[in-house]
Amino acid sequence: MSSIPVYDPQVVEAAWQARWADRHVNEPDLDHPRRPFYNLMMFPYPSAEGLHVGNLFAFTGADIFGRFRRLQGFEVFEPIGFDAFGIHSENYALAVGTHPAKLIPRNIDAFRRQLRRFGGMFDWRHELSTTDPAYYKWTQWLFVQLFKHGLAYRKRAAVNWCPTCKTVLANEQVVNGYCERHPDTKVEQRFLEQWFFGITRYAQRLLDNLDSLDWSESTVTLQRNWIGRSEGATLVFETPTGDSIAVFTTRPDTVFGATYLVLAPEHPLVDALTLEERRHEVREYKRVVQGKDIVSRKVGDRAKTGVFTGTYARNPATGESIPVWIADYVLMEYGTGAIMAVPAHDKRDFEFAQEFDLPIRQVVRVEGESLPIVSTSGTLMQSAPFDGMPCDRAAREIVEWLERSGSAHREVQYRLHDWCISRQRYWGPPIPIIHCGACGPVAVPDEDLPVELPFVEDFKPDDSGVSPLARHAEWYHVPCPRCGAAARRETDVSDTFLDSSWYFLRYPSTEFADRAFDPARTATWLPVSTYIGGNEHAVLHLLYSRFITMVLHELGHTSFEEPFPKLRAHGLIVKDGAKMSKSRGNVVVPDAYIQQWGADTFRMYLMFLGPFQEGGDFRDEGITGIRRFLDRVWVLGHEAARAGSAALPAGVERKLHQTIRKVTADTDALRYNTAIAAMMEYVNELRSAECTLPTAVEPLLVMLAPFAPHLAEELWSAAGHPDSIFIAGRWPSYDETLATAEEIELVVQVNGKLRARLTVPRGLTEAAALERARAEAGVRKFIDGKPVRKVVYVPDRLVNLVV
RNA sequence: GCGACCGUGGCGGAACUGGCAGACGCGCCAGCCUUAGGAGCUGGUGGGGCAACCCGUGGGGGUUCGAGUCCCUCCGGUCGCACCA
Repeated sequence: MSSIPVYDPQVVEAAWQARWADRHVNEPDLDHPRRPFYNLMMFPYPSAEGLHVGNLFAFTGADIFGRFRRLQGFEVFEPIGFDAFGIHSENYALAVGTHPAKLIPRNIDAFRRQLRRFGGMFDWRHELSTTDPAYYKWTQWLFVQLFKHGLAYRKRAAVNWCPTCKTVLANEQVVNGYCERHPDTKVEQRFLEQWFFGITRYAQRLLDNLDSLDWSESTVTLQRNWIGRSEGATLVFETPTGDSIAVFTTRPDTVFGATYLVLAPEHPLVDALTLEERRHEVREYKRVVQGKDIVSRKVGDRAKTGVFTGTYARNPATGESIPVWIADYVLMEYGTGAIMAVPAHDKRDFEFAQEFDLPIRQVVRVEGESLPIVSTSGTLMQSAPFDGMPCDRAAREIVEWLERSGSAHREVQYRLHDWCISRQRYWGPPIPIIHCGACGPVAVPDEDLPVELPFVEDFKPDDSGVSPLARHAEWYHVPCPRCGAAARRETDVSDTFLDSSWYFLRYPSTEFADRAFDPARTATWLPVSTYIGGNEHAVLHLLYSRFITMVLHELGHTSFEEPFPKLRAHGLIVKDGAKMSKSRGNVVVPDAYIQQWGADTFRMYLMFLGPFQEGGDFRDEGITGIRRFLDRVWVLGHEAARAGSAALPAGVERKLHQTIRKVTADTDALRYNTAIAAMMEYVNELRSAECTLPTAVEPLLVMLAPFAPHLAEELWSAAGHPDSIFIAGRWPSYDETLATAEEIELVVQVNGKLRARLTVPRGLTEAAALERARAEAGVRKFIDGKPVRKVVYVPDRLVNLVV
């Protein structure tokens, strides 16, 4: 008997990767697919460190799903690209002293090599990078679309400023009030003109549509919380000077307990309301608050601070005059920037009132609870005509009552803010606006797009708070496109989240230079069939993509409103119980593992670590188990290639059909770990039955192909199939009756305790089962001499005798 | 503080609508083969007991003929939000 070749993954994998490329195996017909399936995974940010295990875990899981659909007869489009703009690349470039325009292509090359090596089914014809002018031309076009429809606007907003970095920081880059890169530098607050997208106008629609999406529940919850809808009322408090202070509250039922008002220090009425003798103190307080960065103001010490303005306002319910304070625990960006303080029924107001000795008046009674009572399950007291009324009803009636005097109306507020897309940095697509003294901000005409990011050798930000682009004089000064007068370019670049908010629209249309996305291609391939990615993008990326798609739909560019009808979040791969991160030094690089074990083994090992949607802890101890399994399949496959044909032994046939049933269901539900376990069980069965028949082995090869594509191809080819398994292979189907054993094991319990197991034919009647059970010695021992009070019979499962 | 999820052998993890707890794999033990093996093969492997049996899914309580699964409560962990009025 001729010997079976040694399994050398390096050779097999290189050969098949070359063949896939030569034969265009992974390139579907984009214009006339029979059954299109758009398999999308979140594109990576090409860091200098290369692809790590976490990326590969995500890509493998998504790739398995695409290959599975392919074997089920779909034409699968599985594109990949690079999210290569952004502050992360820029900071790294600054740190190593290399220009990002040189660094990024290098990183992308490395990523591309790694992505080919792991065996993803990528259609490389449609690769894209957000830094490519051919791509960001359309990112800018998108901005112009929003600008023209009033959805992009400018306003002054507070930002975090690091005096050492000389730049604006995102909130997540501020650690306890200090810069993440400079632990000794306190972050300051600056006010800058910024561009915003009006996403809040879509808050309700973004919230409502969540109900119709097939998404991981955890992701839906995160989005819902982020949008943060709350229902309440706006109440108006008049001041003696004739100013009205509007406050938003979710608890209008407690208005009789409102004993003072608090405005945010930045509130526009503060100066007007402050009495002369308080002016110095108020100004001083505002100055201190401004010195604090936004994050530490929200997160830092919770001791309440504030000052009295000297003014009193009239509580519209009681008619009483109550003092108006300012305090930084009230945020300008939420609601009206002012609150009515009800210390008896709000924890924060309670603390503040205690700190400054302000009156606390209880207006809600809840049995057995002491102040502050936050619960809404009580009834009113000390509230004139509403005493004794339950909170929810009182809330409605009080608003109606105050509405008659024009001092209240119902209101819905959202936590969601408008999307600030300005970055005062270099490495991003310039915002396509020209500022003209006469015309104001004017959009760059479409025919002049893209506004290319000029090469600026010294891209380091300075203290001015203005993007380095402003230093490039010939780029900066341009004539106004409308009136021709001397004008200047907008120097802010846009947020990376804008780059990634539409990349899935671009993929099928990358070859078209004259349109962002081709209408026919888009109609054929979108919305995305399945989107798989990490929950770290549960909020921003996914919300922004939904918003952009919604706007494009409204402007008539797409027929659909939601880009990702089906989304699955994968889990996180951790190392030693901690998230992998450079600072911890526990990042696992996959290359060495792939070198040693092969991509197929590594792919399967990652998937076998735990449930795909939950992630797992990376240890390399178990990898030999997967390799042993693939070695056995390798031998089986070669043996099958030379075996004759015969009927399958009954046991093997049943196990085969059971395995197909389980692997199909599990793979479809992304339960890859149990799908792999089922295939292992099947191989164990084949080996103990010494069965190497092609009819037993070939279905296994097809089921294994999504997981270990190279090995499956090699064995499929060894079996004499000239075409790729992904072209010629068909996902096996199973026969329910063959998968069902005709004999089953019936469990006999006495008082719920296992006492015997019987092998009986399927579908036994209760009477027959009972008779068999009673005859069993191990059962009789426990029931003899006692009357059987009750019998529970679950057909084909168990019989339980209660004595 | 609020919200979501989770807690099962030495380890990673299985267990459909409540119905044989521990699938599959790692590790470990024994045996075979070998000059040798960190290779391969066979068998075993939750704990206690010679055994019949008993005990076991973070702790306590409950519902049920029957609970890893449902309910209450406490403890521990992960993630998200975090003074959002």
